[in-house]
Amino acid sequence: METKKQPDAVDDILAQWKRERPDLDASPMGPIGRVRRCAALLQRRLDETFAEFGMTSWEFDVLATLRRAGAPHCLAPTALFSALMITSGTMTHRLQRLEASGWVARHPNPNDARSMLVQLTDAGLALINRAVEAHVENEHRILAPIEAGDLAVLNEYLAMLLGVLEVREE
Amino acid sequence: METKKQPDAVDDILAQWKRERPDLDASPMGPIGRVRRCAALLQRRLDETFAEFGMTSWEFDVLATLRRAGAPHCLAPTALFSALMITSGTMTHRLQRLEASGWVARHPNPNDARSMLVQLTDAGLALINRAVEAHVENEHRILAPIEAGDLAVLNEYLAMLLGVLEVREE
DNA sequence: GCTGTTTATCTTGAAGTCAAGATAATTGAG
DNA sequence: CTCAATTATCTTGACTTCAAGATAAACAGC
Repeated sequence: METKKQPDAVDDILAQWKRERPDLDASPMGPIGRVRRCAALLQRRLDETFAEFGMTSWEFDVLATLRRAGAPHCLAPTALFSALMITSGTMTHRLQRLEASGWVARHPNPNDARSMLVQLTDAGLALINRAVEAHVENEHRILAPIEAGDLAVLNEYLAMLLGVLEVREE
Repeated sequence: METKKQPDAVDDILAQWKRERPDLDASPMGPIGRVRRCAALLQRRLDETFAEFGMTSWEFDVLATLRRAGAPHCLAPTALFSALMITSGTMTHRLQRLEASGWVARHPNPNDARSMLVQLTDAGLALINRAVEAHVENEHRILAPIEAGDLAVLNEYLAMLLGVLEVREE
């Protein structure tokens, strides 16, 4: 492979900094900028599929977390907002919306009166089961242009980066 | 290298889906989930440095875009919100805040009365010059645990992914 | 020149998010 | 048992964002 890759949006930014601040070694902006920009573009692509099910990204995230937990698809709010990296206040708000939509129900926890148990309703379970199928198909489609071997290498190096970033969060 | 990598948060999610929905090939969730999670964790790390300068992430983004453009550090709002992937309404709001902080000034465009020209003030220029130095140092620190060779491979594969994602956005 | 279309920006209203604090139940040390 | 510290959730208020529409200037074809 001898052909030079097309410059992307991050290459442009690096060239600008090189011209304006040649004293700086801005090279880490390459991988970091690309991770951030990939995440932003991926979000748009994923949202398209969620919209087909009348869901937003955060609604999918909460329902999927409950679904993944397995029967009886029941978790405490603390478990949910920890898994989703959001605050407790945001979780309260999300659960109110999801309860109003009829996709989750909240029950008192018999073992701890401070805590609630959030459970997928039948409608919520049916919805997330269908939505996750479409979501996975969509992800396959998004990555389809990448060869299996390249994808494996990409995944391996992303795991390395994630490992480096996660140690800090003990 | 024979030691198995520690499982990360994404491995856990993949294992849950494997158990709950063995009919799905959820493998694309590996790279896609890792990109998204890396971006979220990176955001936190970058915000720490911005906070040292009394800035938020979006304030840094706007000032840095003006700074990168070179003297006279002057761009139209349209150029700014296009570069930053945000809406025009959001840009209006950001510019009001930045003008109130004294970091940018808005002048009428002599060539087009519909459009404004947004310019870094002296204070804004001094701030972003210092902030970007700290930001680049911070990015070096974040990636320091990764060997130069590995980082180059990571960057190359991220560029490939970004290329695949950007073609869609023509 | 007119006039309809396009372009650039701003306004409005509805969401979603967080930080900080309030409330209430549980736990643990004595 | 009692009370201080901890834990789980919810409330409040401020901020950021977007989508949709309003306003005004510039342009293009006649």
